[in-house]
Amino acid sequence: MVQHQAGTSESEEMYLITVARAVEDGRSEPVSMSHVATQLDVTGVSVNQMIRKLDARGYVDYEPYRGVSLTDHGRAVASSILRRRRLWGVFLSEQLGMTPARADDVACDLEHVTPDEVADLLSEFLGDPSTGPQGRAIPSGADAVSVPVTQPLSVTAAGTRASIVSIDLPEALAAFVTEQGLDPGASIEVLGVGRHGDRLVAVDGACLHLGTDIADGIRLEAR
Amino acid sequence: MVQHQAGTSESEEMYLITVARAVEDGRSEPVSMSHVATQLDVTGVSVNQMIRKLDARGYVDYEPYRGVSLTDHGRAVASSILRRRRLWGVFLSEQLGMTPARADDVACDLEHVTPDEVADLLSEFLGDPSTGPQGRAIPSGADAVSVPVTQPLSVTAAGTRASIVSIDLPEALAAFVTEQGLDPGASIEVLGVGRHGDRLVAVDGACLHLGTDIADGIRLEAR
DNA sequence: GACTATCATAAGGCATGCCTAAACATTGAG
DNA sequence: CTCAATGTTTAGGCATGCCTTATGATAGTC
Repeated sequence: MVQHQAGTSESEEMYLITVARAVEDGRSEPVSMSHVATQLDVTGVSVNQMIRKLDARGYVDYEPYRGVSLTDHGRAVASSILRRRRLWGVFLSEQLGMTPARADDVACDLEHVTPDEVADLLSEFLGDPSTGPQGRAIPSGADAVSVPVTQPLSVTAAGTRASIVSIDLPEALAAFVTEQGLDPGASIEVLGVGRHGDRLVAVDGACLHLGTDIADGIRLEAR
Repeated sequence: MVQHQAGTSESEEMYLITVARAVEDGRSEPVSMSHVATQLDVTGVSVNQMIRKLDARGYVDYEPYRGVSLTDHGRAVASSILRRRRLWGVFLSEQLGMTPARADDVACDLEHVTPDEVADLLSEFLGDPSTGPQGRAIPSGADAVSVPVTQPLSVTAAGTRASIVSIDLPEALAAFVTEQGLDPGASIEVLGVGRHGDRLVAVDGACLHLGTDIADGIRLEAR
């Protein structure tokens, strides 16, 4: 299978929208892992693996024994996917005459291979509907798209050039990091990835070696 | 990723339509492996692996050093996929206003997750167009669907005489089955049906007793 | 007929995404 | 506070689909 668009696989997307829909349905956040497992018909272990991955990538916050909630970033991605699903749902049911339930089934596959560009055209074609065939709201294109992609330094590949978005570290570490010239807004380049997940980065001319604990607390936005 | 519909994965479908398109484009059959490799941007080794798998399943005929050609079965599957692609192409370009080339790109993803049911409704919605946005013919639903009727051995009645169309089994089982003379194309007769759904079959003179697991993976075409 | 370029195949690897089994941690009910 | 139910993790496995490396087979040219 081929990656969709620089980020989320079909499976990952399914996990994200499962959490988003649980919240839509009024479940309290964080959403329990077992609920996700039930919805996706996979085991708890699988959910755990995937959610931890999504947490590392900044799409969700995972609190062991409590559950998952979406980050702003994850919410934006989920909205974007649900928008595509519901737009297809409207098209399939209203224009092609399928039942809402069947339309939703098919839309669930189409959503993962629909670029935003197509979603926008489709929305216009359908007269910018505000609800899907089953009554759920269709997120607007603006909501869905407008969140910059960020990721913790700890998951970046060597060669990445990015800007620091935020630094979230305990006092002692934060002070050190600040002193080294790492501040929100600063530009960095990831020179290398060590065997323990440690990162060698370049910051305005200087070179720093950061352990995983620090790398975890620094979020980047691609440039 | 989940299987599409009782048979072909997205990758397999891409290989099939690559062969079908090569023939459409006037290449002589069998189509060379290197051409497929070029089109799909994969290595020759990968093509070899996949084509041999498709051969074993009865979708293509593979002649070493000569190339691949589609069987009737494979051609029907390819037509069905190309039909879906081109119908989406027409929708995306004519109704949504995308360029034909871009529409084809997107359609190439949509085609793999579009049930025939949707293709039929879409065709009707579009006024049953006969050519895609780039001038290629849209196979008719009838062509595409007229895959010969096949059924798994596991549902046949005693007395049935049929040909094996495909064998889709885990490595270990497949090896056994092949060794017993069961290959796509072979003729068999179902001599008896056991109480657990097991089948007693005759294959060129010999007699075999197959459990339900194996019988499930063997598809037959009536003769 | 020998040779070279292309093709075939075997073997081993990697990533994704799922699984089971088994050991362990936490929570909340009583 | 104890304990059962639930959740977490680690470890090992499997299938798909792709890769590289390396060896063997073939075809068509000279």
